[in-house]
Order: sequence, then structure tokens, then C-alpha cells
Amino acid sequence: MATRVRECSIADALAVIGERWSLLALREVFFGVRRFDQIQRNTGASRDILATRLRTLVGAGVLEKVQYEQHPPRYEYVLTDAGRDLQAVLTTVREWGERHVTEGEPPTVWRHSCGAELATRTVCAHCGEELRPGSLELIRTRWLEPA
Amino acid sequence: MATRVRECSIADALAVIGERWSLLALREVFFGVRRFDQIQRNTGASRDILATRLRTLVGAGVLEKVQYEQHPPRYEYVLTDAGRDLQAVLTTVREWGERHVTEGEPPTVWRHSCGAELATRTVCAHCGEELRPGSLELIRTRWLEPA
DNA sequence: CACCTAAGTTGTATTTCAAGACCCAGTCTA
DNA sequence: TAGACTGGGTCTTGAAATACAACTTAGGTG
Repeated sequence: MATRVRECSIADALAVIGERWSLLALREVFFGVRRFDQIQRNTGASRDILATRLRTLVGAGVLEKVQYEQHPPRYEYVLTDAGRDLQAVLTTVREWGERHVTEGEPPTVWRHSCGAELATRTVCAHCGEELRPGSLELIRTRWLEPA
Repeated sequence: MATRVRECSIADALAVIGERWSLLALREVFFGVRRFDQIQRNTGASRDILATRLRTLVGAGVLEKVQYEQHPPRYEYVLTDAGRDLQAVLTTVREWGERHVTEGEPPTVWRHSCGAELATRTVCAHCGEELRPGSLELIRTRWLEPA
């Protein structure tokens, strides 16, 4: 039987951000930590793997490597527009982890610009209602022959 | 210098859903595909790895293995409450992929129960405003000594 | 009887990852 | 001016994870 794999933007996204350490490195950049050594220490990734991940993220246009010092040349990693758009992903992952995995108090707490301690909802852009189990219906899907 | 790793629910969540193939298997369950062979075909994961991932997800309380036939005994994977709560994660990942990775038409299209073709926003539960770059401020974070 | 399905498991080859040492260019400190 | 330090990596080596195909189990079908 011919195997066909579902073509899907989730798989496309995970090809960029789905490898081990990628999202944790991006988390650090969202935290304002932009330098290799600090990202390495705060995530616990090994240096060579982190270097590889950062290269991939730069290549995919999620991060940019910006020189912040001439002598000696030093670089930091800053978010592109595509990178900033990952905020929703990091937030939903974090809230799911807080609710279903982390035990005890949430290890990180955020404030939204409205002043409230952050909690989010993912809503339909059209009607504004929160997404619920069973509220989505698949209209169509594409398939790929594997290589 | 003592290395300290940031304690964080993103890392906790990724320990459960962050390995290769886990989110794609869950995507299939959200698609209504609940059986081993079909999940394997639709994701392209190898059978042994998929079996391992499904065990992990069942162990973490994200999926449940339910017998749907006595003779011969056959099982399918269904979402628990924690699993259903991953809808927001899968949706934000998919939309990010559509916007920044997938080229051409989105490979999957969904309809929300309100009738509209699905597009979502992640909003502050308190004020209802959409999350924006720079609208979050870190209040506090915990750290861990690595093992 | 031969073949099929579902849901895995097993064996082996390949790839990736982890940990730590090492490197390089420039800077600071005594 | 030697020695240590900093930032941002690369290299080596061994351990672990992954891929692929074949096999198993338990029963069903023609």
C-alpha cells in the first residue's frame, strides 16, 4: 500500500522550532537574554547543539544575528517579525505545562500591559469565542508521497 | 560559576509533548485518527518510535488507550481532558507555520462552530486584548541547579 | 490453506546528542 | 608583558535515540 503522509503546517512549523532546545532558546530571547553564553547556561543545552539550533533559527528567519560590539566582534540574537509571532506559541505551551505538568506554583509569572497577571485564551478571530474541544471541523487536508 | 537552569513550564510541557513525532501523533488524534497503523501512516513516524511516544503520552495522561474490540483485542487512543487542552497549542503552532513556513495554500483548513473559516487570536483573559510583542513583563522566575 | 489486519516488538545500522576540552581574538589586571 | 578572563564558538569521543525492515501475536477472510 502506498503510504501517504499528511501535509500540514504543524509539521512545517516543527521542522523549524520542533527540535530539542529550539523553543527553550527562543524562550530565553523572549526573556531578553540574547547572548550565546547566557542562553546556553539558562537552557542547559550543550554548546555545540545550541550553536546548531541558533544557526537553524537564523536560517529560517526566526532570529537575526546582530553585532553589538566591534572590538572584539560580538553578536547577539534578536527576534525577527516571524520570531515575535511565536509569542502565542510559547504562551499556549507554557499555560498548558502549568496546568497539566508543572507541580506547585508556576515557575514564571508574567504581567500583561493591562496590568493583570497574564492568563490567555485562544479565541476565534471571527466570533471571539474561546476554542473548545469539538468546536472545529476539518474542511480539507492535503497529502504527500514520502520521499 | 555555578550553572543554573531556568525552571519553566515550557520546559515541563516539552518534556511531555516536545519529542519528535509526539505533536504529530496528537494532531492525528485531533483529526479523529485514533488507531496505531493510521497514525503511523499519516505521520510517517517509524512504528517503534511511535509506540514509545504513545506510551509516554498515555503515561503523562494526555492520551488514553481504550479497547474498541474484544476479539481480537484492539485498542485506540483517545484524548483525555489534558489532551483536549492541547488544542490551543496545536492551533497556534499551525497558524505560525502557515504564516511563516508553509509556502502556498494552507494544507489544512478548519471551520469554527460559528461557521467561519478558522483563524484565531491569543488574547489576555482579563482585558481581551490580543497579545502583542512587548505587551508582557516578567514578574518573577525560578531557577534550578542542574542534576 | 494461504493471506490479511491491527498493534505492536526485535535486531541492526545510522544519526544525533551530550560533555567537556580546546580555540581564537581581544581585553583587563598586576 | 605575562596571565587570566570573556564571548562565541568548534572538535572529539562515547552514549543514546532514531530509522528501517522483518518478525510476532491473535484472530479473521476467501
